[in-house]
Amino acid sequence: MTELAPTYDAKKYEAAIYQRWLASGFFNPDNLPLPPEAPNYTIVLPPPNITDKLHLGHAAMLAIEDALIRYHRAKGYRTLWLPGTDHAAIATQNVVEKMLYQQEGKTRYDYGRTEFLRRVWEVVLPIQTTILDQIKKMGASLDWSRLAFTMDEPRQKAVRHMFVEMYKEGVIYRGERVVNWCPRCQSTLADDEVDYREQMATLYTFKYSPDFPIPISTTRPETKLGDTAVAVHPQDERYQEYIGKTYSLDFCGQPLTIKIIADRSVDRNFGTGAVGVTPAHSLTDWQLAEKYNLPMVKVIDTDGLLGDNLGQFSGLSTLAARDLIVAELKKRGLLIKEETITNNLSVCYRCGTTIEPLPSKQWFVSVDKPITRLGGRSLKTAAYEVAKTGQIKFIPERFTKRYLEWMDNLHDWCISRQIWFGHQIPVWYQGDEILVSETAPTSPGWIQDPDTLDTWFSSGMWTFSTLGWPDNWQAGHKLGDLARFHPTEVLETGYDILTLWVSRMIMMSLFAVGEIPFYEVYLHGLVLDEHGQKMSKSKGNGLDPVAMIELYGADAVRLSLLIGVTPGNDCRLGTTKIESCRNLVNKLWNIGRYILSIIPDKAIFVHNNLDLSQTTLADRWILRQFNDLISAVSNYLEHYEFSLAAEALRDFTWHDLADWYIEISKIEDSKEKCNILAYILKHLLILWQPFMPFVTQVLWDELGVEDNLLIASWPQVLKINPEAEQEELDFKLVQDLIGEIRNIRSLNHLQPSQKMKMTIIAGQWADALSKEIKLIQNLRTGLETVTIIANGQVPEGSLAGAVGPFSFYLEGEAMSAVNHAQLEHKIQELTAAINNLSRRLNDPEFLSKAPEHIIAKEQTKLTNWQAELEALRQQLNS
RNA sequence: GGACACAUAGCUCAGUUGGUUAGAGCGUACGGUUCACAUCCGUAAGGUCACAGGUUCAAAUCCUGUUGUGUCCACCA
Repeated sequence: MTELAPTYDAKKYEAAIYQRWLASGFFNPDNLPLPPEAPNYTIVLPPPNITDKLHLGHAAMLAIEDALIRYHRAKGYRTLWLPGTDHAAIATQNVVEKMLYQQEGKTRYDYGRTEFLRRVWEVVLPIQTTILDQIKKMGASLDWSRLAFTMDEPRQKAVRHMFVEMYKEGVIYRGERVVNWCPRCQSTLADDEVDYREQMATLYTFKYSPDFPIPISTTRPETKLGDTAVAVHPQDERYQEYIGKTYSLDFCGQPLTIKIIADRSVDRNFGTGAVGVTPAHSLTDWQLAEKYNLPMVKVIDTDGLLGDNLGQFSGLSTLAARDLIVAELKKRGLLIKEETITNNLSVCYRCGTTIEPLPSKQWFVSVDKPITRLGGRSLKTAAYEVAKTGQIKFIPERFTKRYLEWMDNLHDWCISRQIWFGHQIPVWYQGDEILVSETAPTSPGWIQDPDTLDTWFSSGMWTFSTLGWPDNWQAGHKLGDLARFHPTEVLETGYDILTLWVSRMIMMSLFAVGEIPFYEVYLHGLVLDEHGQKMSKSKGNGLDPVAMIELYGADAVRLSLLIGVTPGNDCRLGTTKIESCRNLVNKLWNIGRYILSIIPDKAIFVHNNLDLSQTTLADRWILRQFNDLISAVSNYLEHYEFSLAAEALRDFTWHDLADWYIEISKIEDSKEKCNILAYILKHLLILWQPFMPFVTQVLWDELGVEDNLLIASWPQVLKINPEAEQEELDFKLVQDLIGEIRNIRSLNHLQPSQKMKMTIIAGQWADALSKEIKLIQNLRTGLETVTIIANGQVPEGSLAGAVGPFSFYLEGEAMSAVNHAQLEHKIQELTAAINNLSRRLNDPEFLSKAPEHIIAKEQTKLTNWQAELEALRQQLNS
């Protein structure tokens, strides 16, 4: 009847299925057949950088988001998942510069701005195409009609508009400040783009000159050429007499003017307790200088070299100048002490070059300026409040604290970068005149600011720039897509960019549209290799998601990134895990194949009428299990517990359904069973779809149902048998009984041909159990006859056993002795457990304080255990 | 220096608000199996839940401290 192969071949189906999904149009919320009042559900895809093809971290992101999207689509939401990519300004420029230098030995200055940018696009556009293709291979149900790019025309417009708006509000300003400067990238870096490397350094203690009273300590003597003050603690008795005095002195041949100031920030116990203040080359010193109105002397230039007018030091590198100064100090007898300490060296997070703090004219976003449209609050306070008050929730919750702490310490954000690839700042100069405008001035003579914007400036606008802002924002009102889909439901991203990206999105959304960009932030961890190492190209331990998809199928790759993973925690992934997920996919495949092969009439999939008048214990059991599954999976998905959802699905599918119910159906063959199997298969496919969309779609196509699986409704809990919520006999007991018989057969190495006769003493359950004789006899138990009696004695010397409240004994040929050691072990364990439990049940405090249902439960448990122990003892004696 | 997380079976990890004899996958051992699936089925072994206290009738779970591992933030002149 069906042509399905014994093993699922993902490659054979995936590409064609994706094309059909695209053709259906259901990735686009506008095409979903929904009533107008249907609620919206939006996720914007965190745009991957176009520097490189996707890695497994991206694959994890896609698996999680697509699971959310497909679940909500099935739930009847007007679901939008909006795709895009990020130009990743500095990262991209570095990658391309490096590549060009390796291939052609030229720097960007050799090409010039226009030609260099042309080269960047030449490199990057094919990568972008690859990325989009990879996303499709994962099966992501993104609305491609709304595809965006952080540097496409609409986003360029949005960025310029934002800049101008912020400038008009006075939030963006230009100012001179000490910034983190990378001499290699020739650009500023934001505070959080600076990495720290621990290193051993020499701390030099010396005096500037013989006539200067206070020795100071530093690891960077060369910057001392720019000192304009020495700071001490106000209460430091050693230096009281000098505070406020100014000295003119000669420092290694260079003139310095040093004022002695007092500030509480100085640590009395470090070094000599006195700090040489270098306003131009240290951020903290610069802040001191602002506070005490100190002059600033610049001694290091943008290439990291010592500047002019510094005599013998001019033009030297910082390291060479340091050596020379130390030599000079030694010569003059001013060097007091050299000691080795560990300290942190600031380096560029992109290229690892040592950062030079330099004063420079840059553009900033003020985080402290009160903003009228935010009710007088600053970006910082507004963005702080929305998290503090719970308007935005972080999952896991602990990240709220990290966010709040970061916000609390936030300084003005330097947004100008001295690189070429990116959004050029929309500011033009003509002499002293300055023009901030969305469009270039038409009159001649204006020169545009050569700098570009920090990449997070454009990605910070991602939730609303992708929904048509600023066109969809008129007179303080949202229109079109912006009105329909903003705020988005959830931002799903890696915890590593919580501060870099998430915080900026919140600030920019509050500024632009006066509302939060999303209600929830779900943060996933990193994907590590099998040994817990970060995957990286240089280590060669990275797994390529597309290669994995080709080997095991997209469904398996997706599952492996969801199972065993908890929010905010890193996870390890190796091929064995993907393989086991592939096996699960194949299991579902075969379940589908089998059920399809035994269904006499596929009409059941369409009309869906279940006749439940003639159900057996097993039927009701599996339907209840399935009901529980529906509730559990829904509940887990609502709470972002993907792993638990997938595990619940796996346990039901593999164990309850395949290992038990399908096997039962082979014995208790009936029309009801076919119908129940059909019902479960159909709805199970819907439940699995968020996790493994491809294989479920292939099987769905075999059902002969007209509706598309993409929009098939999430299953409802089925009413099974209202008058009997509680079964007389728990089916679990039947399963345990069968398991025990199998165990005995296995221990005795019995061949299937060796039949046994079994008698079960079932007490009050004798009648109910009698109905299940056929199952007990035939479910791979190898029993010739099964007799069930209510009361009786286990005959002396027979092979006996017990399960829960049942005792049983077996007779048969070729029965060898049972495993005594194992039995004794079991008896010992059970005895200990019984002793513990009876002690508790005799404890008056437990009886008076524990809730009644717990006590009752414990009591039944004790009775059952005691019966089981008795049976085990008889078995041992036989 | 500040903060956060983690420590549970050989390995990778679950364990929801305290309440069955602490679970799963992989691995291991034993047994089975051609009629949906060897990408299969059954059974078993294996854990002082890092350590020490405390709260409670009851702690892997809550509190305090200790040790170890990892991450983030700040940054030392």
